[in-house]
Amino acid sequence: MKINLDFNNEKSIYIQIKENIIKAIAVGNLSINQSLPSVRNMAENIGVNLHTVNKSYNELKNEGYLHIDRRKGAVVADLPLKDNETKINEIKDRAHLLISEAYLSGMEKDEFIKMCLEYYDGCGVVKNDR
Amino acid sequence: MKINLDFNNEKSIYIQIKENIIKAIAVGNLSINQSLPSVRNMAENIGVNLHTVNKSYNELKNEGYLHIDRRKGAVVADLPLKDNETKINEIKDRAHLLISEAYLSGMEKDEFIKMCLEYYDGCGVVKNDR
Amino acid sequence: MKINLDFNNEKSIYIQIKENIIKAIAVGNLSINQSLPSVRNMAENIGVNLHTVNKSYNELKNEGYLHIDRRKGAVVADLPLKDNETKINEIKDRAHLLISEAYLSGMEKDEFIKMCLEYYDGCGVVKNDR
Amino acid sequence: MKINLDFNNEKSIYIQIKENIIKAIAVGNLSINQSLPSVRNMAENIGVNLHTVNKSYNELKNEGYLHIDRRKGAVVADLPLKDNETKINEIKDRAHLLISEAYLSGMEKDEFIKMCLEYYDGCGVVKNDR
DNA sequence: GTGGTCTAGACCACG
DNA sequence: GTGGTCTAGACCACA
Repeated sequence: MKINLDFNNEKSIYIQIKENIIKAIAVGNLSINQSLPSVRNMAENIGVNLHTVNKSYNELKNEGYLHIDRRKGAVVADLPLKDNETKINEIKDRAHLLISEAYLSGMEKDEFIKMCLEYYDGCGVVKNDR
Repeated sequence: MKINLDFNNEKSIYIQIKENIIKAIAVGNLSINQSLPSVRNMAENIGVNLHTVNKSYNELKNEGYLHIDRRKGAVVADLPLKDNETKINEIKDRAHLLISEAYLSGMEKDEFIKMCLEYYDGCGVVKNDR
Repeated sequence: MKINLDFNNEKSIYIQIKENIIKAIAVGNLSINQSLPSVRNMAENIGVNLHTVNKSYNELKNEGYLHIDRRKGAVVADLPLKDNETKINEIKDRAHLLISEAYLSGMEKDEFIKMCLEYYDGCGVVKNDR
Repeated sequence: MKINLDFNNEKSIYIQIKENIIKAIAVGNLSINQSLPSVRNMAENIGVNLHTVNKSYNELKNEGYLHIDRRKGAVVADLPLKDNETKINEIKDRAHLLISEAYLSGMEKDEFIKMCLEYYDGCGVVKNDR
């Protein structure tokens, strides 16, 4: 479980942790029901406060990506997420904005779509055999 | 120039204004060299503090979407933006995260691509004939 | 004696066990003086630590739902409980909160009362003929 | 905005604050769009840490009872809550348990229903004319 | 040893 | 002045 943090980034640390974990789940580096490191453990490894990691885990739990199993700590939840109409709407909004910016930055449609296909094809491919 | 604001949204107001303007430029509701409303005017119309609008315009200027014309105030800059390697990288990062979330939310690849194509095709089509 | 557990629930496991037992007594699935499974037995059956079940039984004993019979182990106590003014007050408090939430969730009074009547009518009806 | 806290209660403080606020909204002591005291203000008044109040507000926000309006701070949300199927199910579960306990405590059905009716009739009656 | 709670103090972004 | 973030250290409930 490798977390890339940039302390100079304007993004808050707990958000960066969340995003790392979401990507790791999507790509398959973290598989369903796999335990994540304990908050203390991860906090020590990446050099941040325990509460910061805790906040990340908590939000991921609220958003349905993780469960807190009282025996195993934080584990990856069953996916795909359910009851996600609002989530889909949020994704559409973000896509709209993202594409507006890409267009205005001179990124061609084909180039954008190609990028998306690559990211999509990268999802779920890692065989995790720990 | 219609701005949709949600004061209950966790997004800050100046960000919402920025995003509205970026989308409007992309779709063609605001065209190159067109003047935006004055800070004071826009602030009054949408019911926010003058400094808030000012902050939006400023950041848009710094990001190359607007520039300040002494006679016409804030105007839409020439586009597409140049020298934007960092911008493209930022877009890729955001696309990566967005697609991870879409995948984990059960959105199919085809559906996602279809949505992207629609947004892309919506860019630049409005004939602004003020 | 069927126990429904959800290890992902934020409710602690021993609380879930307690609540299962209380409901079973109320509905009549467990009748007065009936023995419960031994701590060891129940722990094995439901896949939790022995101390966890022990804690549940202990609290149920302290609250008057169970008592310990040297020959039969934990047995369901005589009911209804007496000397329970504080218990009644606790129930009123919880009802107050519950109804506040139901009201704010748009649940109509009639609907709520109907639900209560059904649960009440379900109490004590099971003929336990083990 | 009066908050009753019991520091000796096993209930955590932030939960007690939440419950006080929910009851106040239901009864009408807090009306829709009314601002709540700032976290610092309330924290000082009731003698707890700022973060404790913050946690209460945050959870109430996540559960839909409050919005954070960036101009007015925390305000009471439009009610009743929407998308609340899971909420209703949770309420039913809690009602089931509560009624089991009431039954086993010797509370008669009529008495319980009468109590519920009183609480329900108390909802929404306070005219807040600040 | 796990996450959850509470306190405390500091800084920041926002409006 | 508002809430949001981060750090830090302590205690507790749970399993």
